[in-house]
Parts: sequence; structure tokens; C-alpha cells
Amino acid sequence: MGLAGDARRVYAHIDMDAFYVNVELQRRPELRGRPVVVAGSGPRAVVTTASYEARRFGIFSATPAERARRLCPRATFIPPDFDAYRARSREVMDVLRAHVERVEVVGLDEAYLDLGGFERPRAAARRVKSAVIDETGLGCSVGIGPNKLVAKVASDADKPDGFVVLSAEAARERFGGSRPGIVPGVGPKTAERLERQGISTLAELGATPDERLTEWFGPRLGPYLGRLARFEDDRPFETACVTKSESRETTFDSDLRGLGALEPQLRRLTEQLCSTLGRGERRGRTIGIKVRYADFSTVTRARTLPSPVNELESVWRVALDLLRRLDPTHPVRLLGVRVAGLDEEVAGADQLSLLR
DNA sequence: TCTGGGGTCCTAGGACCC
DNA sequence: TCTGGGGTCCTAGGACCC
Repeated sequence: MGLAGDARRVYAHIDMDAFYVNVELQRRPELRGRPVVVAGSGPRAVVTTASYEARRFGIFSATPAERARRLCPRATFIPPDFDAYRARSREVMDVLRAHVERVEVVGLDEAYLDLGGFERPRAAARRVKSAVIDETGLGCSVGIGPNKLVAKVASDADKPDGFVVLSAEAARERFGGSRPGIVPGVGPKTAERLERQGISTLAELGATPDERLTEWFGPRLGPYLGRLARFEDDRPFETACVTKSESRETTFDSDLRGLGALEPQLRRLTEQLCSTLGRGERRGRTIGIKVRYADFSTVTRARTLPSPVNELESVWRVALDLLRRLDPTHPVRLLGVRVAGLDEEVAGADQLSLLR
């Protein structure tokens, strides 16, 4: 069992099972065992999470809600309540931190654990999994491996309520015949390009020479894909995450046309964004807007200021100017505003104090 | 099947400086 | 008149993830 050899590198990936749905089911236990879908209600809403019963009808995350209703009319549809999910997520992460020193939170429903310090990492992971279920009532799946990639794929291999331990070699054997898209990092575009080169399994990708992969995907992405396929991963464990940008965007129920219709929407989004940034006293130098047209093509415009801002009128002045210069004439389905460079704020403050 | 919202990272090209 | 090489900052687009 190759894991015992290297006690320094043992990681677990905890993946909550159908997290948002299960949070909702605790509030509405009478729906247990039935198809339940968390999705917005607008004409362009998509499914956030579907219960395993609903997945049998072909309803998954990102399925258009309209289509989900057709696929399973008797499913219960629940609007998302992200405040609740965030609160429950904090509970889960607190349980993890109570058992393991080093926890890397990835999203509301996922985290990596560094089990390198444990004499018996597998037993430790068992205890963590039981504790999550006992203390929150929410189920999860666990994967254990010598790096984050193996742990992640392992946690996905036997959902829900899974517990899968794999060495890199065992992962290569188990998933060699699987499609490249099962490893995180190979998305639909890359999978399609691989397919066009005649590569449809991880074993084939892992056995492809680097020179060939470099020809197809460039000197960085190419060899990186080969390493992914062989379950080689040396990404470091990061316990702290620094937010670099924040944005607000909205897809309109029906397309908007012209500055007259778009400006009030941009104003509203900018107000929301600035109020969040202001509460956290976070500032950024780069202001950006995003416009998605009816044909789904997307353009962005950005401008970087000499010093970081978060005041509504500062951000608004730039965002509005960017929108007016773009002056979208085609129908617009999505509008967004963004402030980036939030992580530079400390450096900016230092420079200011030097000038004094 | 007409496709959310919030993020990250990478790449390519241009401007500008030395 | 035709020309370097490196480095940084910035913009725009794209792929990807949850």
C-alpha cells in the first residue's frame, strides 16, 4: 500500500455529497428519497445541485432549470439560499479543523486535509468522516492519496458516502481506461482536442511523449496534461487563500439593448460590489466590466488606476466610462463589474506611507 | 439543451524602460 | 536606416473549477 512509505505526503479530499440539496433536506425532511433540485426560478436559471434521485432523470449541475422541469416535472424545485449554505459550510470546516491542523478549503463543499503528521492517516480520515456526519448530519465522500490530485479523484470515485484510498499507481490502474475529463484540469475543450488527436483515455494520454503533447498544447500545458494523466501532482498545500478580485454580474431575464437600459443595471451592480468591498475595507486598482451578447460572445474592458479604490463614485466613474466607450449596440444578456488587484492593497498602503 | 455567478490561472501582444 | 534583448506592467480572451 504505497502510502505507508511516505508519511510526509498523505492527503485527504473531503467532498460533501449533494451539499446544497442535503442542507435543504434537513429543513424539509419529508422530501428525503425524492427528486429535489436546487435552482433559481428565472427563465435563464440553471440547476445548482440535484439530489441523487433527480440525477437519475438526467438532471445535473448547470442543467438549465427549464429543461430540468421537463425532465422531471414531479421534482421539488427549491431556490438557492447561499447564506444558509455558507453558514453550514463553516460548521463543516470547523469540524475538519477540530481534527486536523492543516485544512485547505476549496469551496463551500470541499476541502483538502494534510494527514502527513498522522501515524495512521487512514484511521484519522475515518474519524473525520464520522465526525462530519455526526456533528452536522451531512454526508460526505473521502479520497486519500499521495497528492491532492489522487485524493480528489478518489473522493469522486465512489460517491455518495465514499471512502477510497489510492496510491498513484493504483489510480493509474483504476482510471487508465477512463476519459481524460475525469481529472480536474482537463475540461471539455481540452478533452475534445485530445479526442481529435485520437486520445480518449487517461492511459493513452499518460503514455503520449511530452514532445507530442508540446506540439499540440504548448510547452507548459502539454507536459502538464501528461503529468495529470499519470496522477503526478506536486501542487503545494495552501491553508490561507488571498482573494484577488471580486465581481458582481447578472444575466437578464431578457436581453437589454442600449446604454439607457444598461447604465442603471451597471449602477446597481457597482453599488452592491462597493458595499461588500467597503465592509471588508478592501480596495483594488483595476476596474473592469464584462458584457455578454445574445450570441454568448463575451467581451471585457478594464482600466488600472494609480492607487486602489473601493468608493462607489470612484469605481462607478471608471465602470461607466468603460461601458460608454464600449457602447454595446447588439442585445446584451449579461452585464458585470469587477474590482481586481485586491491583494496589492498592503503594498499600496506601504507606498503611501513612504510618501508621507 | 440556448447555456448562473463567483472565482483562478495562463497566454499573447503592446507599451515602455534600460 | 534599420536595428538587440530583457523585464515589467497592462489589456483581452479563454479555459477551467466549484
